[in-house]
Amino acid sequence: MEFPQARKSIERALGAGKLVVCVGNCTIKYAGRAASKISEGDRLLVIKHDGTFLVHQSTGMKAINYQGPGSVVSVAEENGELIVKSERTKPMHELIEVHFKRVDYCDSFEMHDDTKLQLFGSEKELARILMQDLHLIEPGLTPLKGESDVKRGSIDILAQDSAGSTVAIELKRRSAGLDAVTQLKRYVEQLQKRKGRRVRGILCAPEITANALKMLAGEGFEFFKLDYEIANPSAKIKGLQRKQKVLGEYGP
Amino acid sequence: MEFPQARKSIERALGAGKLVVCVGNCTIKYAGRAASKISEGDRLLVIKHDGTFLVHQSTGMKAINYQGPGSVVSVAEENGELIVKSERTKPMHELIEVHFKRVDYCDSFEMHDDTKLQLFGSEKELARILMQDLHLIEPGLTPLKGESDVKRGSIDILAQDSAGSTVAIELKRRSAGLDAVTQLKRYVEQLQKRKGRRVRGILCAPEITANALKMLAGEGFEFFKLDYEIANPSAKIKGLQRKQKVLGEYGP
DNA sequence: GCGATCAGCGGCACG
DNA sequence: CGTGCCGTTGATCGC
Repeated sequence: MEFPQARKSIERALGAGKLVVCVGNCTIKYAGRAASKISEGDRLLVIKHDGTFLVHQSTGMKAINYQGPGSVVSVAEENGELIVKSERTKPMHELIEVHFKRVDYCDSFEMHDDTKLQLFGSEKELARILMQDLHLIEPGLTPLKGESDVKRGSIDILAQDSAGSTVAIELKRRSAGLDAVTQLKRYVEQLQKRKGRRVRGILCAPEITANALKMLAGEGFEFFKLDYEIANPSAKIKGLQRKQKVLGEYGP
Repeated sequence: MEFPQARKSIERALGAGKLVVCVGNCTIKYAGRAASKISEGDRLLVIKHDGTFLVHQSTGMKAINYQGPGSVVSVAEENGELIVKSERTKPMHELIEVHFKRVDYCDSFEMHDDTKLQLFGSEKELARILMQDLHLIEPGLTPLKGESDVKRGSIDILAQDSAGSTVAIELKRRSAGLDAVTQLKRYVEQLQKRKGRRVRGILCAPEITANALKMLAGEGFEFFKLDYEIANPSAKIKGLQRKQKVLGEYGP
């Protein structure tokens, strides 16, 4: 495909708010929060009317170069190359330059779409359900507040047990690692400082790594294995089972 | 574009290892680690020969539905729809179904590209440079080890000060938040348990949030503002300045 | 707007 | 393979 034609196609499309799709051989330079370059190869360029700018290689899931909504796109012909630039200033000045040596395909499309994805099984959804089902953890455990902000972050679920003790619950929709335990620890420490007495920490997740479980036990926290299913169009908690922990069973 | 033609185009492309680009009106269902659905709208579908499967709306940076390399793609015509499926089993069974009511464009491309992106300014690169420049933090601070694994994670840089004390350094390439301080705290606690004596914790980042700085000070750690630039084709540390901290200056 | 956290996170490196 | 953690993380929601 000839450069002038491709150039006009892109310019017209940008003005008309259309989606641009372009395939060809190019080199790319990027400078901004980081910097990158890549030598010649065939790639796919997608430009959306909101300024989204994506360059994909022939393999791999993520774009090798990208710019979020809000970037300003321009096209030029120079030294026998078709140069497409994307510039933004939002987090800082960032520039991508795609230098096409050859364009195999370039066209644009009107895209009508006023819908939004409905997602089920998010952590927030699980938390909302779990709030109603705290008795699955233990009888007498009652919810106080969901998504409760403390000075050092926000606790997923705040509850109270039958003895009147405060309980901080950290929920994960997938396997919990060290970071989850560390997070819980931060909240519990903060709450204890505020309340002046012992606060229980409970981690709910479908799995937990061995290392995280050791740390959890060392901190005196509890783990509950969360069994859930995503029954469209919502999620459902199938079970909540205490993972037995014996003090001193796990190494330091 | 007619469905049979689009279907053949996709099937042939998949067999030939080409990149498929398809634009049209569709609904999408997804079920796997989570679940989602979306009603009719115009979208862009990209299928790579490695099984990567991406569906984009006309705005926004991220694909609304996706599958990483390794998914198995199939096409069918059914009830007046062109149905493209992507199935995988890797983390678990996951299925995307794209139901096209209309196809505006569908073609495939041979993509030759044996190059890899060269990225500059990563944290790892900064760490390597900083290791040589620990004197910028304080005279007599000497590197012991980079990326040092302890039982509860891995420390970016392990060092020793002129008094012989162990120093754990956590490095961030962008503004540090509570999570960075929490991470550092975990490492320091682990080291202290192992060494049996006080270990210093230092956080190096271009910025730190006010809240994180409070927590840092409360833990007795130190913050150094990291000033760097990415001078292609490498990064360079321009300065490293102690952020003054006075005990008790920050609230709990 | 910043700030904290989630994400179907993905990707990488190391044990 | 799991585990930990970075990412030009992006996206969201609360303050």
